[in-house]
Amino acid sequence: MSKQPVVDPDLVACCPPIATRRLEANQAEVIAPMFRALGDPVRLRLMSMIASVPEICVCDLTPEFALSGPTISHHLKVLRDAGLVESDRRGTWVWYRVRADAFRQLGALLRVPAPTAEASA
Amino acid sequence: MSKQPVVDPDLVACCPPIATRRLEANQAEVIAPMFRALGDPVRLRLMSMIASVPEICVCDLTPEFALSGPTISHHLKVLRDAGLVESDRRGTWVWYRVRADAFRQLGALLRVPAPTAEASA
DNA sequence: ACGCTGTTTCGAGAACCGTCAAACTAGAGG
DNA sequence: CCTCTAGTTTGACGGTTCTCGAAACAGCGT
Repeated sequence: MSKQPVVDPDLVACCPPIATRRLEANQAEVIAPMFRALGDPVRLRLMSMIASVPEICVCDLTPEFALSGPTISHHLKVLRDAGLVESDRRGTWVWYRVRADAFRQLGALLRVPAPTAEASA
Repeated sequence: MSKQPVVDPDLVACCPPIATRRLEANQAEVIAPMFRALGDPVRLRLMSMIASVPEICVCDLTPEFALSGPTISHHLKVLRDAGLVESDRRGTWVWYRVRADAFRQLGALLRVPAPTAEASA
């Protein structure tokens, strides 16, 4: 719980948008797991549900899916390991919230620097 | 070649940032494959190389990796099927370029609507 | 202390993914 | 027509991921 993310957000923070210049191989190794974490429909919805509110209880996440508790827990762990969310237990329940810095950086990576005026036919 | 993407960009275009409100299940099914396509270090670098220039030849992509030609071709196909890039053959060579609309929409999904003033401890 | 509820961890099976070599297609140039 | 180069497709192998039930763990209430 509340364990440190496997991915170091600082290594991401140093990267300009990927459309600006070629991503280095080692940067790609760090960033790709974050995108992969969002690359599952269940996790993408979980991320959306968590990011839409200041924080949310697992007990409010699980019923939204036709999946077992352990499966939801697994997906939450993937998001945690990717450094996208963090959690802490308060009494009986565990609350999740987004790691705003990491989430914002991930979005920054996809920014389009210039309108790229090549009016593709 | 130049085949239509499996993912319909219009279905993505209608989605606000995922931190704005809960993503619908069917929207997540459409969007997740795009993030998954970026969730591999090789594909993320390929995407970066393609997005950094107006267009680029496969013959300029392959030598940058310690991977076989077929493997690069496979990863390019994943990016194509995700609707993130498109390609066309001109003579001997095949040129790839980013689908700017889809790429921009994907970035928009990760935008943070409000500063989320919960000063994380 | 005991049981009850919520959550995570463990173990296993099925499906999926990344990689390569080999075979195939597309075009250029004799 | 033949051959050469550039890319893609096919088929296969090994590793990873998704899912579940069972079990373990963490607090609360009695």
